[in-house]
Amino acid sequence: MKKIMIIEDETTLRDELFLLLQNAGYEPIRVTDYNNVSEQMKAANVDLILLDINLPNINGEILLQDFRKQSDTPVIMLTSRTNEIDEVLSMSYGADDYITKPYNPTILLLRISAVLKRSAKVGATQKYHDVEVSTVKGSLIRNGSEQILTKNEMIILQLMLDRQGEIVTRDELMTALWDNDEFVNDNALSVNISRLRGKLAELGLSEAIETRKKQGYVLK
Amino acid sequence: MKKIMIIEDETTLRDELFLLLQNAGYEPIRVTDYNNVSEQMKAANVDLILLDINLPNINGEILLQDFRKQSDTPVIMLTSRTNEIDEVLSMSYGADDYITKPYNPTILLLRISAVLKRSAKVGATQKYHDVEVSTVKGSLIRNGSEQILTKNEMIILQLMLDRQGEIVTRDELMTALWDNDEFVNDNALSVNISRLRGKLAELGLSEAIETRKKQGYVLK
DNA sequence: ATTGAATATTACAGATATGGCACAACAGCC
DNA sequence: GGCTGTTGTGCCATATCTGTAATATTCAAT
Repeated sequence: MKKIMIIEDETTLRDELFLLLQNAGYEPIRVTDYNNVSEQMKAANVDLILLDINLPNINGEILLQDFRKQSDTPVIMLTSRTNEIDEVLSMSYGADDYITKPYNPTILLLRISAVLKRSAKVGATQKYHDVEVSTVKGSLIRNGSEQILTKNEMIILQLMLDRQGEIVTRDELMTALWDNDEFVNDNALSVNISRLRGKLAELGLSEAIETRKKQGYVLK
Repeated sequence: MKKIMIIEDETTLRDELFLLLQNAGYEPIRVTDYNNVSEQMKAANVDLILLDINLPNINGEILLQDFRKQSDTPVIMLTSRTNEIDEVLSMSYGADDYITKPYNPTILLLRISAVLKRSAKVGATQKYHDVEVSTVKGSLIRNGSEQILTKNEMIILQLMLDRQGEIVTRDELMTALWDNDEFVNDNALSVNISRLRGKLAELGLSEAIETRKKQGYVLK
């Protein structure tokens, strides 16, 4: 189920949106504390963010611009009809779409699904909890810090992500990494795992890969 | 002056659009014969097409889908508010944007200019942060200093700009640069990259192209 | 608790992918 | 024809990746 974060200070609207999204089968999350919006955006593990451009004491565009440095999570800006020029500006600050108030519920839902589809198509960057895994960029991002992965590390991570929580055997990893005819020391895998773990640890995910002796590894 | 083709059967609307675009400094072209719309779209040398989704006896989406196989000319779909579901569909058929009737003239113009800007890539000068890239002149400008790029350097830069931050493989670059039958030393690419890097460095962008061994290059 | 196999870790080294330079071929232009 | 600029080649330098080997650590079964 797709999680959508709502950042909107008008309570009536916010609750309206919440219900609308909930009925449409999404999992909406309301933000109520506007003092650390930026932190909440970065920390949240959501699939899409609805961001009001006019928040108390906060400039939505700056917020967005800042956020974009750390995440590719799609953002739809909510703008008031009065200053339509915002729309174009928002787009150049990295918004994926914008919607003017008052919202037409149908349109809103259509756009949300369009943006989600588009960002899924890019598919290259997946989000798992608060970690962004980008195959296209070949990197891992978590609260601002980035780790570049090598080819082997990416292969391992990719396989384990596809089967999150499940046991992946060493054999499976080895066949994913090397052709049958390549003669590789059995320990090579351990080394590669170790290197990946090192980079995960740099992001504060030191316990992410768990080893199950005689069975394989589990990614959490 | 940008040419915009209007494909809309409601005469009132069509003429309204014509005037609006003309006043905004575009060169609008009205299509009046709806029997061979497809041919006209393909034949016309325009910068953008406004395409009504509901034409007599023609399915605008199929039309678009077909057109996309032959051209990258941006298309903005015009949809009637009643069947809004069309909007999402159009996007997946390759539309660059969509606008619901009745149009808000300001919005319409903003979207047109946004789409044109996006597609301006081919031929005009694009801006990326503080760097100006002129495809026509084949040059790069940053705070006053200018670097002339050769054809190959431009091809490389263009491809990498389209996929900023993403890994572009050597293979992709090679196919962009040379025909399959041309036999080029594998090192030729390295040399061209190196030359481009040299010119970027002259503009103070020495670290712009990052190499990811065994994977490709990333432009930052 | 002990033990031994499985896995981790580290430093090292080799492979190899890529970089850079000089030169030559070639094309366009006056 | 000579000049200029572009581009590919060959050769060697270099840096990154990645496997190896030696060593340490873990863990489950005894």
